[in-house]
Amino acid sequence: MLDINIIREDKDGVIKELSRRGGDFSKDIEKIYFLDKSWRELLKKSDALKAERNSVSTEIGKLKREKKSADEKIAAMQIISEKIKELDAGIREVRTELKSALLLVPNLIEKDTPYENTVLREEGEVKDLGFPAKTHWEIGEDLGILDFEAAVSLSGSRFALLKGLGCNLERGLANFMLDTHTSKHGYTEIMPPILVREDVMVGTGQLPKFRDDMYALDDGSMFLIPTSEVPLCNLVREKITDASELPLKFTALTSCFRRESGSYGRDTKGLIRNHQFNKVELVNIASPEESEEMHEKLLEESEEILKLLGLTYRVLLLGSSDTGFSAAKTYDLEVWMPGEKLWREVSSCSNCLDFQARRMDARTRGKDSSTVYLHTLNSSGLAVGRIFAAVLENYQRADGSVAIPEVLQAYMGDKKEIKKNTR
RNA sequence: GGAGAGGUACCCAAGUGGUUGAAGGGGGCGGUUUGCUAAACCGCUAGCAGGUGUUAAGCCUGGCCCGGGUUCAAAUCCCGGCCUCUCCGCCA
Repeated sequence: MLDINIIREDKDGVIKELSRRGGDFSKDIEKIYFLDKSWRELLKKSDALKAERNSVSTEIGKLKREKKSADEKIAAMQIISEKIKELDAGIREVRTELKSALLLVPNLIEKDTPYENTVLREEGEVKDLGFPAKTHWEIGEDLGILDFEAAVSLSGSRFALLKGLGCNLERGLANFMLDTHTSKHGYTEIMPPILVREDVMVGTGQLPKFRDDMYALDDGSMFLIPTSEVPLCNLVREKITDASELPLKFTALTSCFRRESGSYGRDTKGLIRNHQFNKVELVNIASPEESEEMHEKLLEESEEILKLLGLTYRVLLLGSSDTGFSAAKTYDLEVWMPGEKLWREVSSCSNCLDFQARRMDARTRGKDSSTVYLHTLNSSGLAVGRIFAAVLENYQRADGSVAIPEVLQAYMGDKKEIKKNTR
């Protein structure tokens, strides 16, 4: 949520900044500006009347105690109270409208971000495997560790079913990531609920705007998380976090659920775009002063996993047109897929500044002990299913078997490879 | 799922619709005393949000879980929601 004050002070500037996202927000901002103005006008009137009512009511109390008549004052206050009631009804209405309008406005993009995505650097090399490379779904099905047909029969398209060593690989990857983050990067592991309340989804920005992308319970009371960023960030909601506890670094492995409503026909095969997938997430809760530096560190921490797995990847700075709703600045990590012959996003590393914190009412105390909103950052560390796919495609061999990356071997009973019909 | 009880400040807790502008403890902080510690005594300890001021002082409004309502006036009465606890039932 944007600070209403910057809209009050410079609404045209805000409209201009938001247009960098590639949409026109002028109507929304003008509406917010207008609603805020009328809200303040109504509030001023109501507050003045309440001040009067408060003082006269104490007088009435005094008169009553002295057994004197207060009828005249009571009659006068009846009229004032009626007026207050009307004003307050209007105030509530305007306030509600203002709030819901504000919740639909995305974050401002960091200054100097270009419109289009920029490749910052490439790590590792895109090399030829020396034989016709297969896609991960071909490899996985041939090895008997992926069974999409079975998944379809259970749940329909965009679901995966892992079997045998496939499960071990998925678990191994996740454990390797978690262990690295907890022991090397100082993260606290969390196992959060993956079913959360509406308010929590509003807090991190998934709602109200992206309801169509979320799975909800039948009665609408709860939502399946699309990422554990949701519960992890919301751990600091509605409280003032002591500055001595900062920065907070949380990691979690959870299943994530996405309806993928707008992506018919895209990436219909394999593990890339499924309704349910596993992801190790990294969330940092920082003071405003340290968030920029932490963002760079967070990127490194995510990259570390790719490096240790020996995967070729590149780092993108997302352009203003591609940066997500809540983020001010985002780096993407894309891994090379020799089978698909393209780069696949496996991590998105964002600094949301105080955007989510305002929605969550998550604060800390600044140096002068006044309250300030926290900064929230999140990064995938990493998307397990997509890394599963990347490992298959990058470590495949001409005979159809797949070598197990060295760092994973300890997580897979010291096996060195996945062959057909091995358990 | 059924039946109850309850949500008041950092914690415990009182609270008859109008000096509650929230009692009283505990804890914390400061002080007196003291060689030091303890004890005792004294003092402070509602934070926060919003509006309005020149990002001042000040003033005003709202805050007793949240949201409505009744009333001249609500922590107190009524309705709804959320949460916690107890008992019963069911259950990995």
